[in-house]
Amino acid sequence: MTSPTIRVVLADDERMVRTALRAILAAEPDLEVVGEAATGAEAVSVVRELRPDVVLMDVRMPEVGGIRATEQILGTLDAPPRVVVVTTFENDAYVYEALRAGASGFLLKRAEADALVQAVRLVARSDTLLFPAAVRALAMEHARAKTAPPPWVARLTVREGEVLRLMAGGLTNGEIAGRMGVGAATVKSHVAAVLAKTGARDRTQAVIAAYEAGFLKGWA
Amino acid sequence: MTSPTIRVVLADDERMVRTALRAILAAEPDLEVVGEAATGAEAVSVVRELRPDVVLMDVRMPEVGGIRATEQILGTLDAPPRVVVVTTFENDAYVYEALRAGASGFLLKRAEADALVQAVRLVARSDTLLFPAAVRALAMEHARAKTAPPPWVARLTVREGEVLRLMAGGLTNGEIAGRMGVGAATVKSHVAAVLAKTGARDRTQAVIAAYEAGFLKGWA
DNA sequence: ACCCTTCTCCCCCGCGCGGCGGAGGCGGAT
DNA sequence: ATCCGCCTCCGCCGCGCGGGGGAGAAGGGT
Repeated sequence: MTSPTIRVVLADDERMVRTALRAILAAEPDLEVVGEAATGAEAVSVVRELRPDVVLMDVRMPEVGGIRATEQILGTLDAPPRVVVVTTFENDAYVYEALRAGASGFLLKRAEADALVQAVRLVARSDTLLFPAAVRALAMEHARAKTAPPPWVARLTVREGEVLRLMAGGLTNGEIAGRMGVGAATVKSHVAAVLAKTGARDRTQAVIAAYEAGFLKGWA
Repeated sequence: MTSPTIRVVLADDERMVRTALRAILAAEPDLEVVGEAATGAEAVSVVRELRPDVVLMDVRMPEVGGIRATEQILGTLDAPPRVVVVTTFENDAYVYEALRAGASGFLLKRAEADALVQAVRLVARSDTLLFPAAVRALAMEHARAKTAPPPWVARLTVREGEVLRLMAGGLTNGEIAGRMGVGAATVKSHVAAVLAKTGARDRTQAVIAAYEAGFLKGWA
């Protein structure tokens, strides 16, 4: 028997939502809703007692939110259940928080009943999951640093680039001169050029521009 | 009828893998493997012709890799299929690349047949998906900036924090004074305190420290 | 009561910084 | 041969910046 009954706990402060979820899951013979909770704190204790396979956790709940409840469940139990976080909006900042808390999945309330059931089965059985558009956006944000190169970056000369990087290292003009093996006056010229091209009025603003432009990526 | 047959295309350079996948999917009445491809280029043309609902795409393939094939499929077709990337190792750098390319899912070859089937159904039916440990790691990397909070951050007073943020905005002491509604001398005091606590010797280094500490997160 | 922290403001001083204009050499483009 | 961009260096000047030291008021902790 590879598939014993999957035991599910529902955590949502709205009774209607719980009822709806229960109705959907009850139609599946291999799924069983063993408990419910209306608050985050309640969810933690219910899960601790009933030891379900999967928890459907609402994010917005009184007292203790779904994220914190998830943290506690995954942090304190030995063989914690898989937690699927349920929310309304995909662009929610909760997506990120849910990931951090260790949730195995992320589900929209507008999801079809079909998808809900599939998702529960999937998280219960496997550590090989999938990701939503929001997570993709997260990766995009990761990649965004590489894209969106401000126009002034390309117009910097080699020397000016070196100077800007050293400026971003917190060095004074004199130190930069020593590091580059040139005169202090030369550095001042380069700095002036950098300020002009970046539109900065002092070295601090130039360094800020460098950071915002991701100009320091790959040198650290 | 909410579930017409889900049409699947397999792309993998190893015939054995394709056979195995086909066997698994053939056992399900609602899934139909309509085509196969042994290279990335072949995958693109096959998908273009057959218009499947889901593509199971291997990452490592001759000539054109699965990632690039995914990019082309999702970039050039009007109503592209969902692409599930299949690989052997979870810690693969491909996870990230797959996300970037726009894949809807990520699947391990060692996944149980059960999980594979569930995953295919899930991606075919919904835009509400789930994520694996590797993606969680991606988010962690994202969070890493927020974690590792340098000790000096907590020791900043409220006022000093405000000043540091304005410094990081490129403002001069005078401007900060105006913005905060206090005297210039007061700002100098706060700035001095910030420099002492951050270990910076000038405002530029302080701003650098603020960036490195992720101190500007959430204020943009 | 006392102390400690925080926020507020003041003085003076030295200096690095940035703006200004100028100049010489060197390489590539035409 | 000419021009232009880049790198190199020079002076002068004003000012914002940072160091040093001090001081008063408000609030909380003991």
